[in-house]
Amino acid sequence: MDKVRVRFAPSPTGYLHIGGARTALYNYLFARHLNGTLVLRIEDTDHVRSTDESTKAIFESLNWLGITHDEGPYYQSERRDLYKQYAQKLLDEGKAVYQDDPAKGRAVVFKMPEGKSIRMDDLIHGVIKFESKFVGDIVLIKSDGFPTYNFACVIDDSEMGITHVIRGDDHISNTPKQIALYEALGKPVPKFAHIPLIMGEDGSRLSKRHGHTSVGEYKDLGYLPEAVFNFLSLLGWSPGDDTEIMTKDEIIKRFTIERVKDKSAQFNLKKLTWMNSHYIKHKPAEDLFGLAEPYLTKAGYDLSRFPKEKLVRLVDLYRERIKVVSEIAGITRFFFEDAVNYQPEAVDKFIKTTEGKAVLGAVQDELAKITKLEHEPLENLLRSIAESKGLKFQGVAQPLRVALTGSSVSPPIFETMELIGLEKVKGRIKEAIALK
RNA sequence: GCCCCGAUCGUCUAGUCCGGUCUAGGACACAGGCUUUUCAAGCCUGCAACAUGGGUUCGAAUCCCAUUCGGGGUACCA
Repeated sequence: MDKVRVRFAPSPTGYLHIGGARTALYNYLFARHLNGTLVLRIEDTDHVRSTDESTKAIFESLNWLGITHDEGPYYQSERRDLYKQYAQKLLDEGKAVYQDDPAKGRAVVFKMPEGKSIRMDDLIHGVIKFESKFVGDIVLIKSDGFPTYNFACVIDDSEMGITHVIRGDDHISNTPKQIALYEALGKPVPKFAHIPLIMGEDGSRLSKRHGHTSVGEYKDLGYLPEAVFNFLSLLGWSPGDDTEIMTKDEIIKRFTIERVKDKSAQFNLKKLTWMNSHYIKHKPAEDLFGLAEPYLTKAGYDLSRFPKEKLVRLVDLYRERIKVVSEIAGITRFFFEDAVNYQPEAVDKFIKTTEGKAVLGAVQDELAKITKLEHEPLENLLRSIAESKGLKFQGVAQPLRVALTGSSVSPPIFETMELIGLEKVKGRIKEAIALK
């Protein structure tokens, strides 16, 4: 079998949409699995809606996801002569005619042959038949001189030697038009695979009102590219067994177009988020810190005050507690800011009680005797305080936690103390005891 | 309206092509429990589906038809 050639052909009229990303992904997976070629083509024939900014954003998102192409990008706006040549050919052969519109001007229109049955054997849907009488004539060149989507698409796919057209379901009804064009041009017809659309969580078409719909938004929120890649690959495809967490290579290895579902899938943010938390848990500490750093900086924290080692340790402690990386900023506030942000409910419950103050007083006294925070001695110390007061360990841990972080929720208390440092720990306990 | 696609737990799906092994499996979510130094994480358990009606067949989630319900298209947008 000759090498397969596929293409991803977005129109630059907005950011890379989740649906578009999945189309790109499936083309990518198909090409890589079969050692073929992925061509990137920008379909900017709508010169009113296309923008360079969108093109750039699409490249960035593709790059972030790790979807790399082998050829291109080609721009349809730079290939107008080519489309005109082919339009002329059809005109000369009497298969197309000029059509004048008093308002818009002169266009070139392909006359759909009558009484024909057009058949396509879709790789995902099987055989689909269309009657030419329902298809209608096709505008080839608009009066602004630009080709229409259907025409440019056929010329390019043909010229670029595309063997498999993998695209969204919404193009099924374009396909008979394109097949008619291939035939009129005497060009071989590629194979088609129409993948179902991604729907919003309420079952309707994915749109802005469903929340985040662009790949860039997920990046900004702190989703990892490998999570989005993995999640998207499973939206409409499965390897056939129960495997869900897979590396890029594993997905490439197992991906076949035949296993793509012919049913539209609903986007499921909670599952993506779960998958993201999985990848966060397994990220090497240094890498995770690298991902967290921008959010920390953006929150206004002065990272230069701390040794990098300590920062890496901090982020590492929180990896099991965050589902998206952006959450790291809010949750580590106690570490970066000198003033503790005491949560009133936590203070009422654990510090303002007589028991709470007594515990903190005892901890304060004991801490005054030591010069270094080490897990084991520290644990013995706190446990003995609990014992002497007839409390469970958490009777000590919770007041202390609130005193140090302002919240009743934090990573394990010993690690938290080590992170904050002995001097600050003492200061905060003193401050907490003084709380009225 | 017309043309086209689709239909398994709330959601993503396995199973459908090659009917019996499916009293329908997994995952997310949800509920309960265990663990525990809080919250998470982790582990265990539970809840929960073959859209409906007709066929074909000894036997249908699997094949056929209809209905219903979703979705797409119907542009000199892509």
